[in-house]
Amino acid sequence: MKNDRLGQMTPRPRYLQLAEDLIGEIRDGRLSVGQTLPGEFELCESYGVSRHTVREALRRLEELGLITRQRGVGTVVTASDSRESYVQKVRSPAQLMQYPPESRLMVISSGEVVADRVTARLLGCTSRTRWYRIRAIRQLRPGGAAIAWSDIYVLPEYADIVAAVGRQSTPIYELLEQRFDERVATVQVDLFAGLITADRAELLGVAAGTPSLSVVRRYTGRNKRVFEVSVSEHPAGRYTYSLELHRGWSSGEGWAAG
Amino acid sequence: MKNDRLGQMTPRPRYLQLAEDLIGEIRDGRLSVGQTLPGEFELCESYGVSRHTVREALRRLEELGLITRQRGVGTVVTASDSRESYVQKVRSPAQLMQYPPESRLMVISSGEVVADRVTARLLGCTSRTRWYRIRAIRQLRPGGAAIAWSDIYVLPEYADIVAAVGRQSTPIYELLEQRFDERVATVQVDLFAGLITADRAELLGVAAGTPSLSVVRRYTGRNKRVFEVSVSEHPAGRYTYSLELHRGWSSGEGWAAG
DNA sequence: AGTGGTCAAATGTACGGACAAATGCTAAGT
DNA sequence: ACTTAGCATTTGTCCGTACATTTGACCACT
Repeated sequence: MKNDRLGQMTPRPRYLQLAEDLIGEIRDGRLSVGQTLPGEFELCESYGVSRHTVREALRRLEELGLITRQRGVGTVVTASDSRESYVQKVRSPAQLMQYPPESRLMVISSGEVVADRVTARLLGCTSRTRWYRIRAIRQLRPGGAAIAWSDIYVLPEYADIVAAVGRQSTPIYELLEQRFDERVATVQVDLFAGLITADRAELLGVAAGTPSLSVVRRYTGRNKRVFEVSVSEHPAGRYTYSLELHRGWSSGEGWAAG
Repeated sequence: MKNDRLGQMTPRPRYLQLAEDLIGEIRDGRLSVGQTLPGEFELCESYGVSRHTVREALRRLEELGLITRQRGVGTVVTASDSRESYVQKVRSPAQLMQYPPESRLMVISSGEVVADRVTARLLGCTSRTRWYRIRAIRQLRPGGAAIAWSDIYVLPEYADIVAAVGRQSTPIYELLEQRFDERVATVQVDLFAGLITADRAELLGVAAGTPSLSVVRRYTGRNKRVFEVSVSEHPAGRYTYSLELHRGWSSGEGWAAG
């Protein structure tokens, strides 16, 4: 199984291809949980890449929580990722603010709206506030199952940002930071139970009334003005938000993510 | 090897020393938010290390959310640490519990169980593992509406803990730490969508099939052994899990969860 | 004045090599 | 039988080099 499909044709970095290959093997069960992976040098040989590339790929799998590595022992599979559901792991402070990386947004519609009472309550703003709303679905692969319906509200003066959405996997708040000189000061993340309404069910490919995980992220700028709020609905079974906290042992007290 | 600034004596890896150096400079304000860091090659020169080491250090800062890097542009400071204030504010996972202090657990039943395949998957253990399970509901006031159904799994040898549950509002993991000399090393919190099954609906006072927020907390001890897992179901509308993160500027710096 | 091309600078990817440190096993020694 | 020393294996750290890709700025040309 030498896998020559790490060809040159794609512009995709080799370490990413290798990582996806390995993830696929774990998902398919060719590499099962508890099993020890081939050593790094062995992987170099069988995939025809340098050790640097192998280690970069393994680092990725480690960040995803799929493997653990131990010096002198080896690399062991610790979790299997199921194909249709996505687990967002938060293991470092930087990941707390983000949407799932390497997933793509597909814009469905966009336009200016005025917040009614229900929406205002959801967004944490006053009624009749004007927002520019971008409706979109988020999927892991183009054409794959959607893992979320997202309504992204940004200030009306930032409406132009919609042109850049979906083209890259860059988070919206980062685009706003770059293009409009915003600076994220605080992020508030709320998670609660909800359900998929009929108008969204079809695009998500689930039955209306399916339970969902609602995630609201509010991004506040330096002047304490909320400049972006995203409301995401994740159908049951397709998404898990996973937070991992470690007790700092060197500093004694305290907890930290990552 | 020149290596003047980063001493050679310490067994600490150089990239970590460099990372801590840079974190210190950011915290002290010698590198302020918005400022562009010296290029990688420049850092190589001034610290007398290879580019690989520099990049390894920068990667660490990136994971902490302190910097963002962009090809063709450079590395920009996006936050002034950090860990100090973060660990200061999240002194215990009590904040992660997020239950009002006055809420109480009411034990419904308890006994030893053997994990079947579904349960094992949920708890993150192997099949046929033995657990002592405490079923309970959590309510804000005695006789008030329940905000959660909780299945709390502890190691069989800790079964006695059930006597103390519900008498105080102390979290279970804290009771275990006190009575059985456990020490929580890491906590993993998973959140996903679920629904209330018929057998639980009545006690919770909602209709069967009501959407719910499922929260699984896994407490791992020093020896990497999971000694408690709690599975909670929160009916829609009664509970919101909220995280707030601050990105330090001049006041209220650091990251905080709360 | 605008447009487009070129170039330098910066990070990203990828190759190579070498040694260090941790682990588990085996064999020698008591 | 037990302990200890040594060895092979595996991941971690670190160095060097080269080229790719992206970006922004400068400059020549229309």
